[in-house]
Amino acid sequence: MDIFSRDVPPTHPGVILAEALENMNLKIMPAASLLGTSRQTLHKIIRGDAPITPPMALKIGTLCGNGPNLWINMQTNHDLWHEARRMRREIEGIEKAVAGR
Amino acid sequence: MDIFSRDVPPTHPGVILAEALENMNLKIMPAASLLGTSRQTLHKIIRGDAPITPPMALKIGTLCGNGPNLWINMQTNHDLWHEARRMRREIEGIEKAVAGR
DNA sequence: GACACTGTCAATTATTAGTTTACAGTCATT
DNA sequence: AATGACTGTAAACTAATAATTGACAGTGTC
Repeated sequence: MDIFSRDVPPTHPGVILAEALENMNLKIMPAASLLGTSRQTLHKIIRGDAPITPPMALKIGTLCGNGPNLWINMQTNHDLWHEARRMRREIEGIEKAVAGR
Repeated sequence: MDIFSRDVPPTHPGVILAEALENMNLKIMPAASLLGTSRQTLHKIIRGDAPITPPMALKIGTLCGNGPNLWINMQTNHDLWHEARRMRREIEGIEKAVAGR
């Protein structure tokens, strides 16, 4: 059962990030300045209103000490799940076209 | 040894995609129309001059029958490697700031 | 009451994914 | 040798969006 057949979207990375910062006793503002970004941008990420981009994944992965892949993967799973919904019909179209190639 | 300490960039997804299409006996033009994109965009992806975005990963993953993750992961590894280069000093700065805290 | 931080919004800028149009080239078949 | 299908590449454009900055109303605490 892959993530795309789930009804429920994968937890977005912001929730996990909030946890991680909590565990490091880091508030948003000092965390943002460590990351070299604005507190607003960091806040949006935590809210799930901004994506974790490659540069952000590298910074957050360094700050939290677990590397960028964890963060970028959470983001892409999130993106793919939502995109798969939006593109459902289009994807079905490709499936059919491939079947009868 | 993670991919970021390598001197050599990870193979870009376009090369693999070209192989995959070859194995399916699909030329660029018919492949593009199956994917619902322009032949130029597909060509850029194969050349490595355009990224595999989430929508593209879903389409290509459906066409090739192996799902989107393979393709999106190749893309993010590629992106992260190059981004890590560009951000080397910035990342080192975060490392130091985290160490002394 | 001052101070540090939070939540949120609006305006702006810079970047970029993808389309379309265009042109020169390859390769096969008739 | 001409036609037709596909390739490689480039420029111009549009639409979307990542990230910044400035602003303002909060909360909590020393």
